[in-house]
Amino acid sequence: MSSEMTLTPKQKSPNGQPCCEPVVYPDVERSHAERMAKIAKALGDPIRLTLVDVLRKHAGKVCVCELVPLFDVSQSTLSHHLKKLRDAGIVDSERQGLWAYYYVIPEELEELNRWLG
Amino acid sequence: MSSEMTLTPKQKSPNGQPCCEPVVYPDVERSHAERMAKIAKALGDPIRLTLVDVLRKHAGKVCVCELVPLFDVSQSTLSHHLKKLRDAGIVDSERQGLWAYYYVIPEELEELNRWLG
DNA sequence: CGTATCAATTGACAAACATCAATAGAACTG
DNA sequence: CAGTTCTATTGATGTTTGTCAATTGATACG
Repeated sequence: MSSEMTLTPKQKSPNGQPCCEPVVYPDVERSHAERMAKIAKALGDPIRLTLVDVLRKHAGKVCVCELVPLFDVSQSTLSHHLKKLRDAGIVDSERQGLWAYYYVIPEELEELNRWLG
Repeated sequence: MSSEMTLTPKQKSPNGQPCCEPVVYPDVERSHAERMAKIAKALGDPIRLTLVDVLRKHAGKVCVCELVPLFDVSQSTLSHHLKKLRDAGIVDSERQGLWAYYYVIPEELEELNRWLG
């Protein structure tokens, strides 16, 4: 799994054998990659990415009723996006009477952040 | 677009008027969010994320023929994933004779990286 | 030229996704 | 209790996605 392998630039070889041995291997564990891909996928929609942005800027929790009017989609669509973010573990919510408050779980973004950095 | 607004925790109010004014606004520009979401979406698959990982660890360029055997998918599927990464602007490729060499464009990950950080 | 090799494209298909309208559920108000 | 308000779920629909097998295109070898 070393990432310091010399890359042999192909020159030629087609003589019956297939082209080449893989001389380069992934550096991330499979499960690690899957977790990060899941996070990235959840962020892979402009609405969801903006939602996370809004929530992150508020250390506290934000009421859904404040989030809905920020976007040009129906309330049910926004609820669906919030659910996706919850399923990915990026955010969580808390009910208070009639209202639902959402907040980011910053640690969940850490892994992807470190990898990207 | 300020991100320093006090969040008034709802207490009550249902008396005919809707719940609340949005007191919180996105901090990212719309186009900014769209660009980043596009990158995130491209990274939102374990195979593609691992591909980017492999390519990043090599400052140089990596031959497709070395990438294919790293994954349990067909050559055409891998080619399809590489195309997605190219379409997102994360990687580019260069043809040399029979072979195609892929490499990461690190600047393209910068924006998302900064936002995440 | 004929054949072998690597990569990209095409076509097909099931699964997942984004969206909305409508409905259901929960909790408060009067 | 009856009505209202906010949120989540359901059902429906059209789009996108991930995958493979098969084909095409380009290039090299003999």
